[in-house]
Amino acid sequence: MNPTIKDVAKMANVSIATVSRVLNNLGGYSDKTKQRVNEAIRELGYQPNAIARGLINKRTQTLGVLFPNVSSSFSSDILQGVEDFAHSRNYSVLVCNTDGEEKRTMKYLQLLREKQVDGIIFSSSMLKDEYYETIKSMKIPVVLISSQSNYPAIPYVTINDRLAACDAVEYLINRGHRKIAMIAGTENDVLTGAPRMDGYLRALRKHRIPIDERYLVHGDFRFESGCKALETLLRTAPDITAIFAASDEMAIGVLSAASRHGLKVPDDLSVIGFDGLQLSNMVVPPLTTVSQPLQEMGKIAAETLIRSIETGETAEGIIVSHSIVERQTVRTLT
Amino acid sequence: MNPTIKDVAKMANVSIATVSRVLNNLGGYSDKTKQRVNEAIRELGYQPNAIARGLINKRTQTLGVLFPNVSSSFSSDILQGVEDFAHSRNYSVLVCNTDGEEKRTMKYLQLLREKQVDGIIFSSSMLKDEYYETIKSMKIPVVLISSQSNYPAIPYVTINDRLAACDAVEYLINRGHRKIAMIAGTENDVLTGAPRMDGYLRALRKHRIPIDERYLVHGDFRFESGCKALETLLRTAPDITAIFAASDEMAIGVLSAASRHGLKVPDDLSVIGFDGLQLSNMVVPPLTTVSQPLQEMGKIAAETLIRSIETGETAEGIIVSHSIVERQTVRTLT
DNA sequence: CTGAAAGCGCTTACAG
DNA sequence: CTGAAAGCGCTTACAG
Repeated sequence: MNPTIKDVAKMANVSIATVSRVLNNLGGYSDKTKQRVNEAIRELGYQPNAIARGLINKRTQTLGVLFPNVSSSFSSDILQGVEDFAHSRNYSVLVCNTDGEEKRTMKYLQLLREKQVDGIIFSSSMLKDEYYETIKSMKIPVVLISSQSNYPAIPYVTINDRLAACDAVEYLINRGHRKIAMIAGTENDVLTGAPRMDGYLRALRKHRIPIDERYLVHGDFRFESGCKALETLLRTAPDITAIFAASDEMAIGVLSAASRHGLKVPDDLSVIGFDGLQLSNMVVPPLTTVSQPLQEMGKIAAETLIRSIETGETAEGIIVSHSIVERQTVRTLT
Repeated sequence: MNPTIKDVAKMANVSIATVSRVLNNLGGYSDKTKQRVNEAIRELGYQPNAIARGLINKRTQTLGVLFPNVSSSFSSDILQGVEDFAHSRNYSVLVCNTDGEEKRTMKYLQLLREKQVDGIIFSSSMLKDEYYETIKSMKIPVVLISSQSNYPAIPYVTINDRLAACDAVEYLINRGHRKIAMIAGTENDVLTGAPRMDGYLRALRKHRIPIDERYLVHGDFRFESGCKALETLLRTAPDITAIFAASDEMAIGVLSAASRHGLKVPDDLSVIGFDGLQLSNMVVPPLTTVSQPLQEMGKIAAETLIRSIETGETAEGIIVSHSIVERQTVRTLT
């Protein structure tokens, strides 16, 4: 077996209480004692058992993070930010892949409770009532990322999706586009689907551009659906000059389908994406997009959560700023 | 406080031992007792405390997974596979982002020890002696992914990089290419850098194609380095007809740089990548590549690790098969 | 079939 | 400055 505090105590000829004190820098021992203890620790290669500690402290220094899809570029950027900050503050992170399914999410929530995590980060999904109740009963803080809830007391980290979408469309308008299509997200997604669509409509209205419903199609945020959406638009609204896609993946799908149809971007068609994934800079031509600082958002969420854990204060929601990254998929119409 | 086994015992009017028995389905109680206990559990909303359990069972049902970079597409595909399988077997996963740094890796290893994880998955980095010693002293199993070690007893899950690279180059040769450049990985990376380079050289030799050292340049597996590598090749070896890149990201960098130079792929230049990231199917034109089943590899690693944890058997290394995914970046020379 | 008790590896009043 | 003891929430012989 690995050595325990008992072995250290024996070797250093002190009580386990004293060993615990020097381990935790609590003071209340002579320098000589401290040295003897530290020596024993070194000699035995002793490492404290965080499980035993957790049991008594009721703190596990562990965060649970829930994603609908860990392997998406979107989630993993956030995860990176979370993990990095958590680690710097001596917390570990337990990842959970919910597949966006209610049943799986609930199972994970139970699990996180059993494992006594100190806090939860919940990303990119609607916080359903059932989830909320469960988390509430766990009596630990939670922070939402790129999401929101009906419960005002729940802190979140997100961009202003509506404003960001509006900015994207205005960017197009300012470059002379009037026939602007949108590939929106999933039809009844209130999280990011609806606000981004809203932003689109709002920008058009603001500039008194009539809304043509042929110009609005829906995808599911993924690549394939972007390809399909372009096919649809080409059939029903071939006069468009620009497309605003509600995700980079869909925008890249447009690029891909456009190339198959012999359409040149941006000469024949301008495209602006949404998210600012690393991906968006790797495609040809590099994608102009509305970027959200995902890694930073992960960091902020972790920071907020840890503060809340350690102080007991309930945190506020935070809106971080988006930015338009100008690359080469939007042409100015003259 | 959340209810404990004590509260359940009190409410059901039995001892905590009995509650523990029904909780763990150990038998040795009457049906009536079982019902009373279960009712109390339901009524109190009792959930066992995994930390207390872990302390006594010396099992935490937790796996530690170390990646040099969690947010890379490569790592997150693996993570997905690991997480999914682990979850199906009731294990959680703790993610660690080492940045490929020795210091950080060691710190994580300590952490995983303190947190008493049951096993470790170590991905995409060389298992240094120091790491090996630490893990060995933890007395828990470890499985390597896309990596290897000098220690024969350490199981791994990987493709045969040399063979895969050889296949990629032969694919090019079979399509009439003779002037084939390679963008290799980091110069002294023995893990995947060297074997892939080896495969390249071997394929050329096998087909009696003279080796031209201008044709071999190095990148660091990332996108940017692929762009730069093409620049270099264009200067020093403009006569090449095809490029084998040791990673999809670098291959995509080639696509990007090629487009900037007005070079058409595959008309002016053929490109084959390596990894089979989802990314490779999203670019224009879709990238032909040697695919490794990353998610599957994650799954197998988790499976192997858990078997080893639960049976105590030491596992064997596993070579999974790669495959060439034909898309549109390689042209047949006539 | 059931319970009292010891113990997992720690921390923390309490007493000296 | 230091130690004995209780206790965190469980599991598991042992005894009946």
